Amino acid sequence: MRGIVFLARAKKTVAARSHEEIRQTAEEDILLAAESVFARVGFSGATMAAIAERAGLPKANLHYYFSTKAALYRAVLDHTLSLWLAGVSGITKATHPAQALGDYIRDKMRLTAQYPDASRVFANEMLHGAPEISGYLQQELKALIDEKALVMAHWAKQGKMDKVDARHLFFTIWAATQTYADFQPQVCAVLGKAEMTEADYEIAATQLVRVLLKGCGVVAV
Amino acid sequence: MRGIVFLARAKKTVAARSHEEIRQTAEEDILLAAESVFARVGFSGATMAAIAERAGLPKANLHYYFSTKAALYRAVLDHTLSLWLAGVSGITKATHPAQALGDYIRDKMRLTAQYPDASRVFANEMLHGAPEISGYLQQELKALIDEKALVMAHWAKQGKMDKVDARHLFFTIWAATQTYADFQPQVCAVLGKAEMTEADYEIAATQLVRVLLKGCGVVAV
DNA sequence: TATAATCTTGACCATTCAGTCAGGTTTATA
DNA sequence: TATAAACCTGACTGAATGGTCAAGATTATA
Repeated sequence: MRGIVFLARAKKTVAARSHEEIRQTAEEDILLAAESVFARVGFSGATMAAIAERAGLPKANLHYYFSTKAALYRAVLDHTLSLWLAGVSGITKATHPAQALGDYIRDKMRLTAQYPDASRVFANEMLHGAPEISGYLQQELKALIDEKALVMAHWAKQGKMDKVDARHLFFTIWAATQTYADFQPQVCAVLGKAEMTEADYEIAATQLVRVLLKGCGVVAV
Repeated sequence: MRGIVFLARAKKTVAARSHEEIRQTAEEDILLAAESVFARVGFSGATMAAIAERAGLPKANLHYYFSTKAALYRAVLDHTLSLWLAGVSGITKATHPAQALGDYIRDKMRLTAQYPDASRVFANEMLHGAPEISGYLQQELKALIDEKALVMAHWAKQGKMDKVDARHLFFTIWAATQTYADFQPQVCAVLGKAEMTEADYEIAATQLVRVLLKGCGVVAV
């Protein structure tokens, strides 16, 4: 078994991969495997052996690229954070809230559907008190939301939507979208399905946009 | 240190507690400590030693009352499930949706504020694929929500609210309320507070009720 | 081609942890 | 009061696991 893996690896090596290529693909493989494992069982539940097996590498090789389990976890978390920040750029005074908020909610739902494991890793980190990213939350995220709150206040003053607390609205949007990844077993059970389909995500997104926009008194475009 | 604990316990014993009382308080102490620890670090991250310390008992005593860590976890989970089912009883055809849904959302928010650790234990279980409670989700919970979906369809037919998919509405309500416990670090960071106060929960609940009822086209009572 | 740098990996170690157990203490029962 | 039942706990054990290391293989460099 291992022999076959070795042969496959050796063959690839015939293609003369440079050190840079080797490093890049190895790190990517490991990060992908780690994200999947951390998402499913959390930091403590994850074992380097399990991640190694999923990545198709010997355990010692993981430690070559990531000195400790904590370092590997931190690297995985960084990926989820970069996803997390994306998407708010469309929320500006110049845009109409129906467009901006609708797009934002749909985008969050798309991310959830596309990267459920990233969502779960993030959720795990939150549940455990967010020790690794409290700085990020208090700095970057808070600043970002404070800024978007001004935009919404502006929209409200223009009569384009009700006066709502933007921060709590964001909490609701984040929670309502990510729940489809984080609480997938519950969602699937209640829907009576083995797994969510594209169509299910579409239904969920459409209703969420409709309810939240109407609920915030956003006038149709 | 341990000696002092022992003396305190010995003094209590002078009050001649019956076996039943002993068992009851011991189990309660252990369950409370376990809930707190499981909530913070998840199943794998929790150690029997940590739970024992929090409960003020020697580790071996935990194993006297709960044979295994898994059994203890299961017992904690049962508590959170009982909390989870409560609250939907007010959602009936006879009630007006403004009252019924408003009360339900407020009640969910109250539970979140009052039992954040229960919420976190539940969230952890979901994230890990809900191996222990998939049966419960597919049976009891699904049946319950299917039933409430009929009530909402009835309300819609009567023109008391829009036609919305009740299941996704429940997902949103659950997510939007529990996020204040499960994602507390994020909430607190964005709000710029060390912790949520009563008033904060009140603001959150009020806005959520307002937005969701309006968003579902629920006419005011 | 020779040397250095990087990558790979099986074998190993120290630590942690769930669970056990024997022997003791307290409460119940006859 | 004597015996049984339930409760308590320090000390121990086997298994799992994060991390190390030395020796070998591959790629880069002079």
